Amino acid sequence: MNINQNSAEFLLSFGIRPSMQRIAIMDYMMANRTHPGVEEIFAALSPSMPTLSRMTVYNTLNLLSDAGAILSLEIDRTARHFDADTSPHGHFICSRCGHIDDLPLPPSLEAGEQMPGGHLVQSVQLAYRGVCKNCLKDQ
Amino acid sequence: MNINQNSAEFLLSFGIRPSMQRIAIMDYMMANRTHPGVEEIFAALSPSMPTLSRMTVYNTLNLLSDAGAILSLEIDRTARHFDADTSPHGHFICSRCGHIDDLPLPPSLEAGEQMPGGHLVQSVQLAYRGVCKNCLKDQ
DNA sequence: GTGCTTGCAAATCGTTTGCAATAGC
DNA sequence: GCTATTGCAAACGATTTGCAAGCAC
Repeated sequence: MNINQNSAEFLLSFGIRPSMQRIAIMDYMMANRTHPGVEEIFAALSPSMPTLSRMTVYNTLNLLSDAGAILSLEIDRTARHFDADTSPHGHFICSRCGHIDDLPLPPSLEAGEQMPGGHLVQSVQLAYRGVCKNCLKDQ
Repeated sequence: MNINQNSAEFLLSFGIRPSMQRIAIMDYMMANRTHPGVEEIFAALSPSMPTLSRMTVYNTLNLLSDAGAILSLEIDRTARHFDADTSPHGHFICSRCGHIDDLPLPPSLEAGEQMPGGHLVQSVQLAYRGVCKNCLKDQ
């Protein structure tokens, strides 16, 4: 299975021109469900794409999230994270190690969800904060 | 009713020394349920407290939220907001004007809430994003 | 006077902006 | 060759840090 091909087609389906950089970033998002930030993606791709700049990573992630191809998570105060899984689900973030886990949405949210009085709701994010089990184990 | 007295007692109940600055900031939080940020509080209090510095506002809000006396809302990517209402509730934020509204939590969240697998959950935040009815009206 | 609190100046860090070099049809 | 994309350098803005001066018990 050709991942590159999949990413290219996926980008096209959102009306986004599949450049090499965009394909590489989308590939990374699809292969690594770690809710990466700009720095993680840049660090991962930079060795094999020496000319890649952080700017392009920023540009591309903004482009992808504006188009709805990925989700921009407003869960970490210090940096943005992104999620290739655009289906409705919640997140847990560990305040010690920063690890982010996916969580199912409670039934009532997943269902209709009440429209907050008269506002146009475009997205819903459910964020749990705390200490992950790994950090708990390490004392 | 003496608001200052209430704020002072409230701070003491969290083990926080009620200095003039801290009381003024806690007062503002209690009187203005606008989910203010640092800048709003500083701008509101500065005229009557010319020596107040942004630093003290930052320090105090961090102190208050660490102690659990107020909530730190991670809902606006550009700036932190704070909430004197520490009871469980959700928020709607308008992407145009930045206005933040309180919302009830869906029953399933308000109730027991499923513990995300083995993690220690310390807080839950539900954030709706979109366009508020005022901005919708203004076209 | 000892310790907490305040607040100034400077640093930090993620992100955005302006613009020039570049690539792709 | 024209347009979209890339990426560098600089700007920006919220927040934090180091530290000195001030206040309170």
